[in-house]
Amino acid sequence: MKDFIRVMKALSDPGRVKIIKMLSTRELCVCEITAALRLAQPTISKHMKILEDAGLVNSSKDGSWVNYRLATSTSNQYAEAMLTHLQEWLAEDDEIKKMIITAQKVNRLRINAA
Amino acid sequence: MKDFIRVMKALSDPGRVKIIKMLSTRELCVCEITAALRLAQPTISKHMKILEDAGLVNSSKDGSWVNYRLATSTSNQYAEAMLTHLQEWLAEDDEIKKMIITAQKVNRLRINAA
DNA sequence: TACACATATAGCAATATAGCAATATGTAGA
DNA sequence: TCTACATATTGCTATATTGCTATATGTGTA
Repeated sequence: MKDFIRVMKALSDPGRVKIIKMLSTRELCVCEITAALRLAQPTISKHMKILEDAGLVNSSKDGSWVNYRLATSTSNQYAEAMLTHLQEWLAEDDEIKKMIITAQKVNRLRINAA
Repeated sequence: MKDFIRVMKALSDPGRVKIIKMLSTRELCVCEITAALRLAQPTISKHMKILEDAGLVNSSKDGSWVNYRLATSTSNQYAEAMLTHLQEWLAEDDEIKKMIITAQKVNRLRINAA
C-alpha cells in the first residue's frame, strides 16, 4: 500500500509530472530542470527526491552534476506501470508539449552564460 | 493535465484506495462505508465527492441512501485505466484484504442496530 | 588551500488536505 | 405535519505540501 501511495503522491503535482515527461526525452541534471521549470533549485531537489523515493527516476553523478533519468527497472511495480502509461498520456497537453521542447533546448553549459 | 492530477490526488489517500477496493466487490452506501472504515460520516462524504469528481465512482440514490459503485465508463481516461489496474493491484495487501471482508459483511440495515 | 559551481538540507510562510462536531438538506413513514 | 434516518455542507483544528531564502555539502580546478 505504501509503495502505491508514494507513487500516486509523487504524480499528484503538475511540476513533477512535467519533470517525468521531460525526462522521457532525455537525461537532465538538476540545473537543467531548474532552468526549464523556472522554480528555485532547492525546490527541484526536493521534487527529485520525492520522484526517486517513489521509484520513478534514478540518478547518477557526473562530477558535481547529478543526472536524472526515468527509472528503467524499479523495485516499485506501480512506478513501472505508471511510467509505461506516461509514455502515451499527456502527449497532447499543450503545457507538456512546451516543456518537452524546452527540455530539448536547455543545456547545462549555457545556463549561467545567459 | 487537470484530469490526470485529479485522479492521482484521489488515489493518494489510503482511505480512498480502501474505498475503491471495497467497491470492487459490491455497491455500498455512505453509511456502510462509514461503518467499514470507522471514520466520521462527513469525512466519507468528502472522500466520495473527491472520488466522484475524479471519475472513479458513480452514485445513485435509493430512498435516502446514496449508493456508490466503481465507474464503468467514465469521461476520464486516467480514472478508467487506474480502475483497471486496481482490479489486480493491492489484492495481497493485508489491510485491504481485511477491508474487503468487512465490506462484504457490513449491512446498511444492521448498522444502527448494533 | 582557496575558489567556483552544482546540489542538498534546514527552516520558514502560504496553502491544501484530512479529520472532526455541528448543522442543513432530503426522503420515508406515522 | 412531525419524526427518524441518511447524506451533504459548513466551519474548525491539526497536519502535510509546496514554494522560498539561507546555508551546508560535495566536486573539480587553480
